Amino acid sequence: MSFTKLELRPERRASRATMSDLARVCGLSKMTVSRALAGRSGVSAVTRKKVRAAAKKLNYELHSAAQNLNTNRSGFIGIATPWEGLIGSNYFAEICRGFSHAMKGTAIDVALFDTLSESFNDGTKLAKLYRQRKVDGLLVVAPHANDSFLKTLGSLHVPLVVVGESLPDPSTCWVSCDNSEGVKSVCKHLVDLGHKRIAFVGGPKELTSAARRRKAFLDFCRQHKLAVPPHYLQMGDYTMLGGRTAALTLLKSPEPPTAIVAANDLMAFGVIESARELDIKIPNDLSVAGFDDLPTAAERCPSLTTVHQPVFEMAEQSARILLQSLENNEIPSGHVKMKVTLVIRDSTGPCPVN
Amino acid sequence: MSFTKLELRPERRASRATMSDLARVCGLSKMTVSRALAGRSGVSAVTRKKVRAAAKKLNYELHSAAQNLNTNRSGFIGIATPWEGLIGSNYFAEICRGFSHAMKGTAIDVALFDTLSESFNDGTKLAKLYRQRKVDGLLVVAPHANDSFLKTLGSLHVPLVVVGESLPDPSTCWVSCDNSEGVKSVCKHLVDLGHKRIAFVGGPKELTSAARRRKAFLDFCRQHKLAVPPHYLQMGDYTMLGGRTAALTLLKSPEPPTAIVAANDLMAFGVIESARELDIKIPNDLSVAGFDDLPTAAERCPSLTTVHQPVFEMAEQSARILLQSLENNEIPSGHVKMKVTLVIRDSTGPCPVN
DNA sequence: TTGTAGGCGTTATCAG
DNA sequence: CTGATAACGCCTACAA
Repeated sequence: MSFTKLELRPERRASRATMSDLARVCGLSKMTVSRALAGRSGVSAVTRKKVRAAAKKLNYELHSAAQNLNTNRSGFIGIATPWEGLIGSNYFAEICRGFSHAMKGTAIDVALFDTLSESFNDGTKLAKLYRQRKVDGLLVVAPHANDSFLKTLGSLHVPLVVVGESLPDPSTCWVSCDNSEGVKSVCKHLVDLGHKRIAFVGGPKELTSAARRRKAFLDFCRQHKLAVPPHYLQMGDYTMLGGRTAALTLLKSPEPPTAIVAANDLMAFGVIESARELDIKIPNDLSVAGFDDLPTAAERCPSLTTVHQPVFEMAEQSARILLQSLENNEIPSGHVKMKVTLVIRDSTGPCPVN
Repeated sequence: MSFTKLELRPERRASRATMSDLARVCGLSKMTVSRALAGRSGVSAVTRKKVRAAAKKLNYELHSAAQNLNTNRSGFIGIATPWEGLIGSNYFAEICRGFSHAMKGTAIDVALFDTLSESFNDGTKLAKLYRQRKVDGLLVVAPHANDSFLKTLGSLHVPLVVVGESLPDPSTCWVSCDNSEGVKSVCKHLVDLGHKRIAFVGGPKELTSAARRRKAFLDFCRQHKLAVPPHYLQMGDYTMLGGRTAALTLLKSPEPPTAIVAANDLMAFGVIESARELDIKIPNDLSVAGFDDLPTAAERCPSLTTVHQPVFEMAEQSARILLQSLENNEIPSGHVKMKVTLVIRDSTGPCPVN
């Protein structure tokens, strides 16, 4: 129930051609014009051509609000995400690309919402957007674990897909990658290289994916009987600086690790920076691995061993699910977990013998 | 004249409460309900309270399409930008933040469009969005110099602000930073440090800002009688890899520069990487400067001397201009050029004497 | 302070 | 294949 706070002087009568104008000019009824322009069947080729020509001549454009009122659709799908931390990221970019790639040819556009904006606090904003018909459906990207709206997602009856990790509300539809498997495959790789002292730089608590990756690391170590002294479990914030700080602590500790796994690539870059500062050679003295496979991971020097996450495909998949729910007027449900792949590059190597 | 290609089964009757329902429940007319909810004057406190309570109880939400049809506004402002290269960037993130900061309290939401998508080719998409009333106004961010739609912007009669450099169409409203002054201040700084052999790594041709920065560099050199051998003018693509490649060429050339100015920070980072590979010390052997002042520019090691560009403020300013045009039903015009500031950090130092 | 009538521009329905 | 009529849900204008 939020209404316009800013009063904009309404420009009530648009000075544009309407369908009635077209109809008059063509000597047809509005209905025939509508059908012709929408490309429906049941209009003679001649009529259609006439209408199209007139539309071009009058510079006619459909008034979407009028159409929306009738069809009860807005033509927008919303992408909601915590702007802080995400909106400038490669992850977000890939989401947009994948999403709009799947939307190509649908006349559906993208609206953008910040889950961290105040209006999201009450957890009803998503439903409101939908009930107001500002959007026909929603993609929620990488929500924070403590976002209050998550718990109520299932009860909103909104066409909605979450990209990220599993959620408190089991009926919610979500698409994720296998974070757990990803971390374990890196660890396995390091163990195969002979490493026994492996440290982990985790991501921010509020991100569900970060929690999952951290848990996977601990599970792996327990399973493989690797000791994890408390300081081998650093907390980062998914930024380079965070990785650098964490690594500094690790590398200066009495028993430094021979390998560091960062919960994302950005932090892995930070780890590499701090190794440089301390004149520790990678991968000779220290192995470093990340998670995400950013475009720069391959370009850096040394190139980064990491886990590739198919973000583009995840977004595409989400879009398809959303589209299908719209077509069938149903609320999507179920999980999709996409495969990740370990990409071995130059930042990891055999455990140094010392 | 593009119409829905994908046919979505319309769900014509929304099963939601309408204003009439509210009116009936309250024993009032639709008008009174409308007034009460919109917060207009001329409604008794009791009535208003009653209406609000009923709205909450019925879970009522305004149908935006109906409202839009009346007011002839969509409630969306579009941000159009080349997704490739921009959407994952810090620049874009700052634009969004600044923009939505200025929009706070206005009930206006953001729609996102890709200027590189095929539909933009014909140069009429912007106008179409507006004429269809999908958006009330547009922010065009960092358009490509060769974008065909730029030439026609002035004639579109669309509330539109461009963030970027000057444009072919002089009547267009645009907001930029003083790219020229920025580059010159870096160069001045380097000259003051004794540098005479300064090279430049330029940005991609298609970006108007890149062209402006490059020109400023050349102007400065001419003015200060600095020699610019052809290879001192490298072409980059605003990525780290581009900077690295360009720097490799420069540093391995017979007469390498003592200072390198990159047209953006990302490329400056690449320059630093390649210096590292060649074991060239910064700033002792080589000074490096960038442009943008990315958050990481301060955190890196060495921290980067660069030009701070007030992107957030530019976006805020654009938003204000756009808002005002909407309020006054007019097309914005004029330029705003924001100040930039040189930020001196550790990557630049005195010219080595050799 | 509240109500009535009518229209915004499009599409569904049903008839011709 | 085409047309008349009636929505869609809200808001403006004017009247009470």
